[in-house]
Amino acid sequence: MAKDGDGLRVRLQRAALELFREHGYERTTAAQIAARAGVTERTFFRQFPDKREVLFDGEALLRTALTGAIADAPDGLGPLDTLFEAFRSVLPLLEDNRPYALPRHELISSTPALHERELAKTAALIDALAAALKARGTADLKAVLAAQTGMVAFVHATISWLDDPEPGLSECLDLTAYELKALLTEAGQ
Amino acid sequence: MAKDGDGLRVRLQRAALELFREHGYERTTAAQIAARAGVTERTFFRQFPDKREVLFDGEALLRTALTGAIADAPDGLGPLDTLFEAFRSVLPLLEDNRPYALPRHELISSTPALHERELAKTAALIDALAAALKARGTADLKAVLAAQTGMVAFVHATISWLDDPEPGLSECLDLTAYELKALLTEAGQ
DNA sequence: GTCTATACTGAGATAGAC
DNA sequence: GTCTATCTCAGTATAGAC
Repeated sequence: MAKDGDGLRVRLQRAALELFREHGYERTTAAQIAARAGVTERTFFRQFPDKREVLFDGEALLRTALTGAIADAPDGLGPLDTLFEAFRSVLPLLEDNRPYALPRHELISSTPALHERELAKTAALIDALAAALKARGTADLKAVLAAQTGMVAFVHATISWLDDPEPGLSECLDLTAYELKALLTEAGQ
Repeated sequence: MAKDGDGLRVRLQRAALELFREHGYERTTAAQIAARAGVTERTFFRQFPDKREVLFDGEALLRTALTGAIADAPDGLGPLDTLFEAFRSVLPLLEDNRPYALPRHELISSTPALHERELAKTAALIDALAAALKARGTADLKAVLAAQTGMVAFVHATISWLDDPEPGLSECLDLTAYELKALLTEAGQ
């Protein structure tokens, strides 16, 4: 009955974001999302394993871009420098996406169930970054700590920029990186 | 029909951990947990808002201990030093708890739904630590980054020690803190 | 404590692409 | 014909309302 299967996932994502913002996440049923996209509830659950997942399709793209950038980074860079190179390479992508990312972020921040899922996605991304660093020869412990620490900075910078885009995303990342470094050098162990 | 309401939460926690390990989290129903603890399903959901929460009662205790230790830390310490003081103050508590924490950790690690909830609890704890640092006069950005970075080290050290307790928890924390510092100084941005 | 809504799952029928 | 995607229908479990 429905259109094709290709744009279906995107239609479901947009319908979901609209409805969640109109009526709230919990007051929106999967059947309502499916109906707005022109399919049945069962089809929704074949596209997405659960209701939360409909808002987190973009993570795979970001992961691919970041791990690719890490693999392609020049030799001789330390793990944190490698990471920040990768982060910078995806900034244009994020900047273009702001009109969608901002309402999405507001919704997620104010919905515990979605916030929880976002933390899980970030953790999975950290694992992928650590693996990409290890593939470059970084030692295990160092790779994991670098991925976690770098991601802290990247996420914080992105949120700052979503709240107030005026400084620019690149500058937000610089500032956060600077503060992070100052934290561990000034007040050292 | 069951005993009183005081030991009830603990009985439900133990019953849940047992059943989850016997049959898996998803194949265990709330009714089964309640039955093993001698109460009805309805009583289970009055004690815990959802099925996952039954395994995360300890977080409140840890948060209280850590925020208290931060508030009581001597003046003049930097934010990261303050945090590590607080972490060290709760190590004996964790060490005593290892017989319960180890099977619990194994279960959570292998169960996505529980892993997700644990990440949310950790994030909430980080927020509390950052607030406690701010109450001591630490600037907002610095407090947040310190809480996140310190927690990375604390969690990583704890997991290392659960995997292999031989070095001792305190030494795991030292090692992780050292590696973290080395990461930002040697290869610094 | 009872009742209900809703998230999710499984199996079989159908329809279209190739 | 196979293969894949959807629909339909029936069912369980969580969680909230009453």
